[in-house]
Amino acid sequence: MSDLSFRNWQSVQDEVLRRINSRLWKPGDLIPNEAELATEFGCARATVNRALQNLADSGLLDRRRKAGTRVTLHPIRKATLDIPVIRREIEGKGHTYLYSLISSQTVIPPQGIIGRMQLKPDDRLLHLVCVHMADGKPYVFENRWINPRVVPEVSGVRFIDQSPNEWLVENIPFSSGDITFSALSATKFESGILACKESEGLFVIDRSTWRGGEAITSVRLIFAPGYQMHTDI
Amino acid sequence: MSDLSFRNWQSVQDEVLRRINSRLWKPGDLIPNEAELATEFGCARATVNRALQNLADSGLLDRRRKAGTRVTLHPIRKATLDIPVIRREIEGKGHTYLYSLISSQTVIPPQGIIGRMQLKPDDRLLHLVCVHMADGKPYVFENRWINPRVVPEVSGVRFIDQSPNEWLVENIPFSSGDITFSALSATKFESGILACKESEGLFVIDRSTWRGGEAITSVRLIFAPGYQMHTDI
DNA sequence: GAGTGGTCTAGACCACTGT
DNA sequence: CAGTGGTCTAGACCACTCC
Repeated sequence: MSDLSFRNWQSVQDEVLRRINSRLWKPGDLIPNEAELATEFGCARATVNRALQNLADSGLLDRRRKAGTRVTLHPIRKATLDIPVIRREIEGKGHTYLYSLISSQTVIPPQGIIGRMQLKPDDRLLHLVCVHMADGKPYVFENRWINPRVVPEVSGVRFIDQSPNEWLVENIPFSSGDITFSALSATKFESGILACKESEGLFVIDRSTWRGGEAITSVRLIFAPGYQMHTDI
Repeated sequence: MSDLSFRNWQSVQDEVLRRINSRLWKPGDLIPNEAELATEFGCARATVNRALQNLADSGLLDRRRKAGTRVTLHPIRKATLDIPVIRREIEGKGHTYLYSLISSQTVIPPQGIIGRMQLKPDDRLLHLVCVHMADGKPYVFENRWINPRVVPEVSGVRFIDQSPNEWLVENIPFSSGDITFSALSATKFESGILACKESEGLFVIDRSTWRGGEAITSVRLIFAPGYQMHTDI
């Protein structure tokens, strides 16, 4: 059946993919174990392992010790999004980047932020409001909260020349975070800042980042009309 | 310096992460090569390789043969999104799923679709318009184009009981695809279908999938107000 | 208890690329 | 050309989990 042509993990992966896509191995089917495949393909078990593990990571195979490897019944496709610094995103598109700080103050945050960042009731946060512009036109509105108790370094920064987005990425490592994507209708306030019509549909990213058990920062990014986030799968 | 405690690739990765986050190794720095780290950690080079490769995949390290491994200067965080079948997404939230086909016809598609799917000028596509509902309320509007030349199986399907979304995922494997996320303002048409106010901001996903060099299908999903897409990083 | 995947090892060769 | 990461191998042991 097979010749000696499966000498590396990529070709093994391609062959397994071929068998899945051709429905030789159907969704739900148990496939041969690693040792058998290694024999069939004429390579080491570790090579087969690498290929199958990669396919399991992308959601096409389900693997469990003792139970073996099965073709995923209802595959959940995974897309990977790049989350660049806003300045680099804009410059990467060939536009001129400009940043403008609108306001900066230390205040007791609203309930929504307290909940999302799991703050103590009397925590005061640095609240920054600013706009990133591409070729002079508003690109995204950044509404950010930073916890100075967790990030004391922030007290020495003015955020005049550098946006909080960029400063945080370059200076404050984080251990985990969560992102929510949604859409909203521009209020009068947002339409003013982003130079768009009131009630226009806008793309929104809410993101919080954590270090250990404490929230570092939480931000809402509201993008100007026409913004698109793209990826390949 | 180090004891014998780095016996597996995860602990090696943790230690490397610690050195990056503590700024012992700063962005741009060249770190020791695999052989040196293996000696220091008291493990095999393959174990170090696995750890560093994983970190490079998540964008924290830059690795090049001969040039060595550096801490990424401007890390691009990557988020992984799960893209489930709509029915499962709704049922997974504990809602009752309902699907309704609005129209189905084979027509010459508009220019935008011809371009996006790189069709021949006289290709006719199956055009399906339908709505997915959660607990009886509109959840997402599916506007789909399928190329019957690439997917002849589609001719036997009525899409009365099963949505094109679900049928395609379960029956038509694809080799690649692209996704675009954006926001738009509801037109009168969309506000009618999704039972929302006209001009309300709506979350939109455009997705095309390909097999070999040919486009299988292209779809625009317009979600009802309030929809959120969430992930952890 | 036994079968499966998960991982580690020591060694080897190769592929790429900076100098 | 030489140094680095990328990968393969054969063998081993372990961890999990189904029966």
